Amino acid sequence: MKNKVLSRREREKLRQRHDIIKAALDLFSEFGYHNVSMHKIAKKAEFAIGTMYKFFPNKEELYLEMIMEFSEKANAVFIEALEIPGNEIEKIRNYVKVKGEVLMENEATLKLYIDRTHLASTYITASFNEDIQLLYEKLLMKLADVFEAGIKAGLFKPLLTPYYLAISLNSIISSFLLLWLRDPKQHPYTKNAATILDLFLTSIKSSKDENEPQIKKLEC
Amino acid sequence: MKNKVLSRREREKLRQRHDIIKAALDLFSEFGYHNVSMHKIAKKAEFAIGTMYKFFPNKEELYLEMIMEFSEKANAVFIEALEIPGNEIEKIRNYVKVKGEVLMENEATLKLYIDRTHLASTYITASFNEDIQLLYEKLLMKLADVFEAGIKAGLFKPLLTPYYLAISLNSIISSFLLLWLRDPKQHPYTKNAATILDLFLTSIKSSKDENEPQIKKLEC
Amino acid sequence: MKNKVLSRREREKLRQRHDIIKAALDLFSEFGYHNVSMHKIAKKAEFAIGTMYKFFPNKEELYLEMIMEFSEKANAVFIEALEIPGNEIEKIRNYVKVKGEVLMENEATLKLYIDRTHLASTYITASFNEDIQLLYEKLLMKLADVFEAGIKAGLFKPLLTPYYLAISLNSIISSFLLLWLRDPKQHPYTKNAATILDLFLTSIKSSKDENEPQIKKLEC
Amino acid sequence: MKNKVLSRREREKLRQRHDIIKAALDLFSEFGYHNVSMHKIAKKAEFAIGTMYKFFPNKEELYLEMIMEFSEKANAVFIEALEIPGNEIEKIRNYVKVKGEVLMENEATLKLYIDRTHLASTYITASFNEDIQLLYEKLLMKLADVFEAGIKAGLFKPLLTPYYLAISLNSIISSFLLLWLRDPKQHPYTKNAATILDLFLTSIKSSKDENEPQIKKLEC
DNA sequence: TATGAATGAGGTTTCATTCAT
DNA sequence: CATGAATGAAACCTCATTCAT
Repeated sequence: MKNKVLSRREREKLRQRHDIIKAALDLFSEFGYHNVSMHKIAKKAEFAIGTMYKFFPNKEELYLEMIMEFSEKANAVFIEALEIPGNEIEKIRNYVKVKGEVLMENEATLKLYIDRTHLASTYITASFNEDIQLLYEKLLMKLADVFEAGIKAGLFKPLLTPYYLAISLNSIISSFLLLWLRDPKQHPYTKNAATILDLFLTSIKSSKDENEPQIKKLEC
Repeated sequence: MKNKVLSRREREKLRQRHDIIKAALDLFSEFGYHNVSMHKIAKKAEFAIGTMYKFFPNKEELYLEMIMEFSEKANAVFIEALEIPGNEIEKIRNYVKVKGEVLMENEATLKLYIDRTHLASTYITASFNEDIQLLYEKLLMKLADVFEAGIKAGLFKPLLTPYYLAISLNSIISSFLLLWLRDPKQHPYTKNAATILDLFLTSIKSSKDENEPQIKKLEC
Repeated sequence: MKNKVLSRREREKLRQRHDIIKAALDLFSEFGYHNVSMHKIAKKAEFAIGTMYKFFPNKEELYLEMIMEFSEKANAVFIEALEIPGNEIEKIRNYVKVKGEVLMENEATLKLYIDRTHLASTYITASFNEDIQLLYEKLLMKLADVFEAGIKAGLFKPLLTPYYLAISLNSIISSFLLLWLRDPKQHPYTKNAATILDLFLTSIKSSKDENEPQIKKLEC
Repeated sequence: MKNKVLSRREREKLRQRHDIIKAALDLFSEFGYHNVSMHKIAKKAEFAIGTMYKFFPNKEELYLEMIMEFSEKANAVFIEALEIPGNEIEKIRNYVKVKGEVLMENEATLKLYIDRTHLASTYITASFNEDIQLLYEKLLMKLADVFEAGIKAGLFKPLLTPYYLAISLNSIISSFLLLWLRDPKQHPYTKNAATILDLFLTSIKSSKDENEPQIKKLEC
């Protein structure tokens, strides 16, 4: 019974923790690390400032854990997207689709995600950057594995190391997500991603699939 | 003679201004805008704090002018790289080569360049972001022009709009420059860039060039 | 009970606010607005600098509220002094007496009061000067009302508009308060004020009171 | 001949010195001591900043000398006004008239004059305040002398010490000059001064002049 | 335990003054 | 001599963090 009480408390605590992280995410992604004070986060999360420090030892740690939390969650989803049954082409297609879905769902997350991916964020201690880098690396590895499997299966030509293929794909995805973020109407990610993916896959597809559906001509 | 005196003063002033910008570039790129105080820049540039404000009205303006200065310089060089005589394939090859040369030459510049390119920096007023964005857009347009010319000349297949081709190429270049920055030995840009460029060009090259030199197999 | 707790906090807060204003009053009146730093006020009030800004958003506002607080308080007392039962001569006598009592009680207040009265202080935004001017004007009006009533009652001769009588009386009071401030022994306000008031009243008293007690000859 | 050259130089220097003081007067009276930088004065006077310090050792001294210069000039004029031939009543009348003429001529001077008269200017070292006070005292003495002579001549009743009469007269003049400064149309100094002076003089005039022109009734 | 008042280091910026040219 | 570039002390204010209640 005591266990249950504790469990409820713990759940409550976790919920509060999450509320803080949510508030921090919104504010940090909109204004940047240094333009958001702990007081503002506290206000948005509807906690007293002292309470914030019960959950996180300092601002940097809050930022770190916020990044980590959503990175881990997103990573899990992206990796999952690569594990659907089917061949490697289908996996890659799904990955690109899911990545767009998840990140377009929440612009705040997207901004932070791209920031995190491309830039050694200069706000924060190097050691943290390693952690975050490691997490991203894990995803890259998984993606590289899929490319490698595709190559082994004869689906893709070994034009590039699998790792570089992963890097390239991700960088292109990020660019087009950024374009979408700046002007969603003029640069619809879903449609563009399909086209670019087709191009990307075509360019590395091995010739035995030559009878695959041709790349659609662009309309705009 | 008086002209000469004035000219010397002006040159001296320009040199000092450049010294400040250089110090700012190094520090900002290493620690980020908000982790660098004007005092630190002053110390690094070996000026008194008051002198800083003779050259730049405030910190934001210093940052802005620093970004602008190197962006304009880099942009000019990159655009020039696209204007060498030769066909579009040669132009693109030269662009990728020059971009690497210029940016690898100065890591600080590289970090800031990628930051600037990918991210609407939250430090700075929106109006400034527009200026900087415009500058980048100009480069993209120029690059897109080359792709378009290439398509018209029958060198490239119209798989993607020229603008999207430009975006894609740039995003891949940035990614591989970042890789190089993190571990220059394991990810030599010059070599990788050549490979990736080959892949990129091959994938969009029109079939009449099919007898072009085959893509070299990767060694690692 | 909860009400009581809140009330205590509020009272504490008000006391602190007053302590700050008291420190500011002493320092501003002695050294002038620009020769007193927020740090000095903080030190004198025995608060940390940050605490100052919890109570007042900035230095100007602290100055403004300080002026306003004591102006309102003093004004209320002065107006009250004009509302004692009795005829207009008695009211004026009381006003001069009370004004001296209140202002001599605190030299700091006196300095600032005279400054405020005579001088559009160049430190502070025009809009504030208007507020402070309005407050002073209110007192002048009240004083003028008393003169007017005295004229209607046949006590005073309508030699000057009531408003100008008010101005004149106040300016003389200020002058003699200043004299007292510079050398209290040589220029005792209480005694001088009585004499001057007699002179002032005599000169405007209507003739039907001619049998009033003669003005005492000066002794010094 | 050399004497002549020097003399011209000296005259030139004096003119420049005066130009600086003029610029300082305009700026200080409009914005206040601490809101005017040496650079601004230098710009207005069209001198280099270094040149300013050839004329005045520091900002405070410049302020001091500025006050002194115009105080001495004004004082001389006011004292002169008291030395016209005629009886004491005529002298006082002339004094009030001239004071208005001189000070209304230049609002900047007026502001500074009243500031200086009423307030121990808190900007500046005490020793300076003494100097300036002494100068003012000299004028007061002269004015008191006139009152004393008037009393001795049987023109005025010895209701107040001559010194206090001087103080009172000056304070009233200042008040009405201030009123004029705030709203010249509603409070025309020349007209008001005449009325008030009449009142003032009547109240202290000895009875043997009872057949003097009656005080004009106020119109407004 | 949660609170939020209090803290003070440290940031940006101004400006009186100096001194090499 | 006049100049004005350079100086740096010191001002105002913010905000991460602590701790008594």
